[in-house]
Amino acid sequence: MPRDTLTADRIVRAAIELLDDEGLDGLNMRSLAKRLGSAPTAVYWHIKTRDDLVRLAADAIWHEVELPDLDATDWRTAATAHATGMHAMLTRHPWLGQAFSSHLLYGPGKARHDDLSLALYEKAGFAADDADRAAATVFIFVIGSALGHAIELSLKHRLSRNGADAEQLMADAVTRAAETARQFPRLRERLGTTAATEYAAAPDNTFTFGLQSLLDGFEARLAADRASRRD
Amino acid sequence: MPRDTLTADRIVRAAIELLDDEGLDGLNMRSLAKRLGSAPTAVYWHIKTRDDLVRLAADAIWHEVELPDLDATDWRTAATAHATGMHAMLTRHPWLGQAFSSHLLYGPGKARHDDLSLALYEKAGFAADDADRAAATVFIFVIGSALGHAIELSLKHRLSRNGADAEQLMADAVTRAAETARQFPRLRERLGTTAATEYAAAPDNTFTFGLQSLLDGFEARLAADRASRRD
DNA sequence: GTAGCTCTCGAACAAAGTGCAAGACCTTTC
DNA sequence: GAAAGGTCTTGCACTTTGTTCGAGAGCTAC
Repeated sequence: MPRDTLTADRIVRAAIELLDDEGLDGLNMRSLAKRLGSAPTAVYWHIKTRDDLVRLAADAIWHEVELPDLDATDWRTAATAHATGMHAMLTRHPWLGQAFSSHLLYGPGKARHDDLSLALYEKAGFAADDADRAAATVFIFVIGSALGHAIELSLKHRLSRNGADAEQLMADAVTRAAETARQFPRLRERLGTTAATEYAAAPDNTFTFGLQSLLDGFEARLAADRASRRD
Repeated sequence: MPRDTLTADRIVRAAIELLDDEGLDGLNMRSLAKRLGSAPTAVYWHIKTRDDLVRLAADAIWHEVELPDLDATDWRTAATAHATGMHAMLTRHPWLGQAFSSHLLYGPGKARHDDLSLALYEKAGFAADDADRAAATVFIFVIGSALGHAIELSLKHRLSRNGADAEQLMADAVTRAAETARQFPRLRERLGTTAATEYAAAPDNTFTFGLQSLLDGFEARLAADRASRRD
């Protein structure tokens, strides 16, 4: 009957599609199986548990991000390119942030980028331990930036599960949030400006602003280090 | 029979304890009820849904963070104090990061701090929209810094549910991660140094490093703005 | 004491992860 | 070409967990 059989690879790809569509808790074995055209339990022959599937999916998408060439450009250009690439990837797969906060994600896909990050910040002039910290800081900021997008998806799916109108419930939640915000002068001031809640719809250029501020901060620290070493 | 009845407040406090102990997915209505000494369904008279409970708990803990006095100190001291206070709170309640990535968290507790943040960065010299971005950037970084702690708790609880030895399984996972890391020069170099995986056990001073870098970056940007305005 | 409100409880349902054993399909070997 | 054994799929069933519902217990006001 089955002309083409399941493979771990096909399952992971389908899982990524599902995760993109419905967020981390939209991924369940029954709807995954439906997407694959198989029985829910067929998946278990190829993949041990749902957690493993999440880990595999989370590592696979790292390959979408290009590694910048450290020899071709200065470190700052490379750092901007790398962080921006990660940010773009996370915008396509916002569930990675959710997965990151509940699963232990290791694997070659991410390790490759970790290694490059370290090389990058060592080239910038940081000592090994400070390069660690710089890389971790940028990583944390990039992951955190994507969390807002994750909520929208996750929430939309969760709300519509109960049959209710997700848009309506979402709008209600935003209205209630606005009411709370109205009681604080600076938040009230911004109610018209910012589309939804403070963080969920944070303007896109918050990412650029934050990243450039971070890199400015790194440069300042490097300059200070050089100055103190010269004494 | 019930000499002292349940209240929403008591439930929220118990929920926070449970969340602190076992992470976001350790909070389930049955073990919450056990902690309260009541039937699982008794809670529903006071709180609509589990999601609501998470929202209430997530907002309540914001009151643990002290608001710095903006008139008493310069902005940078205030910003450091505020971010450090948030970081300390998140270390006590690491599940907030997880909750943040799957629930729409609004409420007076957080709004109070959002408002103060905006005031702080406006006082530093940022225009309204840049103050927004600065506040969001710091918030993202602080939340992200706590995600590592959340995983440990979450994972420990999830692994031990199946009866197995959580410590052992955790150690296995770390070993596998180390094996992956060994294939990359800069990661291999650090294998002895860093305790566990790259991010989970990120040294505590990564937070300080990142925060100070960010604030340095803000100062640089403010100085540049002032310079360009003087022309 | 009795009506009505507040609150608790137990039974029960639905969604979802997953183990198990039976079987279907495919490849290899004689 | 048939038997054997590995590869893969499936249906059944069990468990955990959120949640609904209706019955009832306790308390308060008259």
